[in-house]
Amino acid sequence: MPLELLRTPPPKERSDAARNRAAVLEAAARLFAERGVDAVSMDQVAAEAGVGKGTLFRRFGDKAGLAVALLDARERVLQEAILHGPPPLGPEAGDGERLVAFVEAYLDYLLEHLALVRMSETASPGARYRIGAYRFWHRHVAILANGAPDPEYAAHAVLAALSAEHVAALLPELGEERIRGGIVRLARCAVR
Amino acid sequence: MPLELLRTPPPKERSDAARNRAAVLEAAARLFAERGVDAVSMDQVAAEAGVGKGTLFRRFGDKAGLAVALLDARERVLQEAILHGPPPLGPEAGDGERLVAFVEAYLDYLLEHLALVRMSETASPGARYRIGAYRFWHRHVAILANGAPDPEYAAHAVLAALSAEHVAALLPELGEERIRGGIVRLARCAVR
DNA sequence: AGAGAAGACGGACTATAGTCCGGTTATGCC
DNA sequence: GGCATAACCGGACTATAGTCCGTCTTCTCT
Repeated sequence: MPLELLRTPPPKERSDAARNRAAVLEAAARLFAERGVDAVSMDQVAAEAGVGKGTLFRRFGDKAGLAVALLDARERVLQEAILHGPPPLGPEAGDGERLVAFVEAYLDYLLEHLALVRMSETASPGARYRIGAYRFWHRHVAILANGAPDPEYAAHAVLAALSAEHVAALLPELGEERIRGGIVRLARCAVR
Repeated sequence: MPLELLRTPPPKERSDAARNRAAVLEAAARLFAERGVDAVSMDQVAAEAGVGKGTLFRRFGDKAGLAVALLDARERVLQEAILHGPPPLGPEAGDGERLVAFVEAYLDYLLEHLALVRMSETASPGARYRIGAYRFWHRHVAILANGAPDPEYAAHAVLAALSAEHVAALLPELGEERIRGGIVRLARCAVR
């Protein structure tokens, strides 16, 4: 292996880049909280953060990427609880119990950040299925669904009922509790 | 009842409006078929149809509305088969059999017009749940799901697995047959 | 500290969805 | 047939996402 590859393990972020990223995230969080996710343009975020539009887009790709970055910390908490936390979310619980716990925990997360998750999922076509977090949730559910004839399909189906678009549309019609009951029932039956 | 209301039963479409509508639908169908739905702008449709942009948007509302209008005829065929056709789609079949038939028929329709349906469902947030066709499918499935604890939720869940976005994302990963098998299984279990 | 290179910066630019309103045309009534 | 009215027409206009490239900052190595 050439020496050059060993000398630069992480390409290390420049300090101006780090400063700007923090400024953008802070400005975006503030504006989204104040005016609502949909009422804030990328121009406004850039202006509020005191950076140019090019910087904003180079760093986050698009509006969905900005949402993903804002959700990142909260998502990691849930992922950590799944990987190493106590039952019923963590690995010591039984599959069925663990699946129900995941579905409920994810629904809590989703309802808490509905507008932001929705933006991260719908900003570009197919965005939801490409982001890393979806792959994580999908793998987790598919493993728990080992009793189903096609665990991978079953996992996609459960996650379809947990899409932000779907939940946002059902919320005014059915209310939180019917949604919660329905998705838990769905998960239980999709999995065997 | 006042006489005026009897004299003008339908507010009748003006002949120039009818001509323009036909021109737009024909132009849109041609352009979408030639270049793909996503690669055609509304400006191009208007130019190809020989009408102004204002006319296009006043008539169809937005890009999703144009897609809905193009799908309208095909959708009616399926709705007709459900309301008055022979079993297993029509009303003489048993609920379970009828539900499976619907799911399969809808999947056929969806796969045949995937890009167009996707545009009609995703052009604006929540569009899918507002269009009349969704309400029709939902009511139909909810009635067939009378064995479920919450038939309305179950119907939404089945339709979530039939959204264009979902199916389009799963198609390259799982292929048509696994999707078909999965959704049929899901429908069977969501309903009892 | 200084120089050179890698990479970030930012605002002008493009493309597109959707709105608006003054002008035009069809329609129904006399 | 002529007129008043309602409806339609179309293109200029706005707002926004996302791209591009010349300039400038930061980092590293000596």
